[in-house]
Amino acid sequence: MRILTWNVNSIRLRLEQLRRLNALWSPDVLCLQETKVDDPLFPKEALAALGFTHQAIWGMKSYNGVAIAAKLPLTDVQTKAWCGRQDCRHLMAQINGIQLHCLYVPAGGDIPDPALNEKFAHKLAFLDEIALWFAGLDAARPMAVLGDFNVAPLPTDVWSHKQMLKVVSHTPVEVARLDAFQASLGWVDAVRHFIPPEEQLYSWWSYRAADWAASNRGRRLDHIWVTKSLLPRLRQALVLRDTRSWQPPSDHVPVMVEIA
DNA sequence: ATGGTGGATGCTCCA
Repeated sequence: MRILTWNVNSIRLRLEQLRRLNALWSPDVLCLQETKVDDPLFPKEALAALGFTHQAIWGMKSYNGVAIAAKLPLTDVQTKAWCGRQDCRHLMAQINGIQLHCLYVPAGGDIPDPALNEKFAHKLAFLDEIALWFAGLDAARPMAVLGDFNVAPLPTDVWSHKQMLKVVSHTPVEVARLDAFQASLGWVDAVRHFIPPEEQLYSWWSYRAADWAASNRGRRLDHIWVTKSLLPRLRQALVLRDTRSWQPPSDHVPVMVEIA
């Protein structure tokens, strides 16, 4: 089973790319973030035409929005609201015996100080809340949490560790929060399981570069973590970098794992 | 130190 996560930055603008992605890689499950559409306007038929007939969606107008679309039945669909906000960032569903968590962590604004920046405070509180909640789940259960975590934890997850230390997404305080979240249930980073942590690896490149590939100032913000019980069944992990050039591009690229 | 782009919306916010 191939499970793919992608921050699409508007699903309605990315339908042709999802078609192309499906033709090339045949994912069985799509976990999408930043769909940016209210549920009644979600393109259900377009995804169903690609074979993703089972859909769980939680969207809102203009901002955020998560969706799980699958070629296999989804059960036990639930949404989770964190920090007292119904802001469409966490959607869960059971598929093929695996519980999937599609997650969109707040970006956190520009100033990496919770006292000066309410968005950064929200991001830290969000990571604290989900870590506490996941710590209460059964770690023996086959689960995956995947999505745009908006944190690049490793020095090799950013183009310049030194220059990024004071930039939101790579500050030590965020990385510590993400590490605590990962420790909450002993999550295994399925992508770094295959691609060594010594290797530079990105899943996002800013729109604000004349040539994203030439400057290559990327960050690895999108992640797939699995519980230890799934580790023996992991077959491969891929970051579909080329899609960053597909027109019109999202600023994120899809990340995919295969589970036997 | 600065501004650079893109998406949805509607005279601005968010990434």
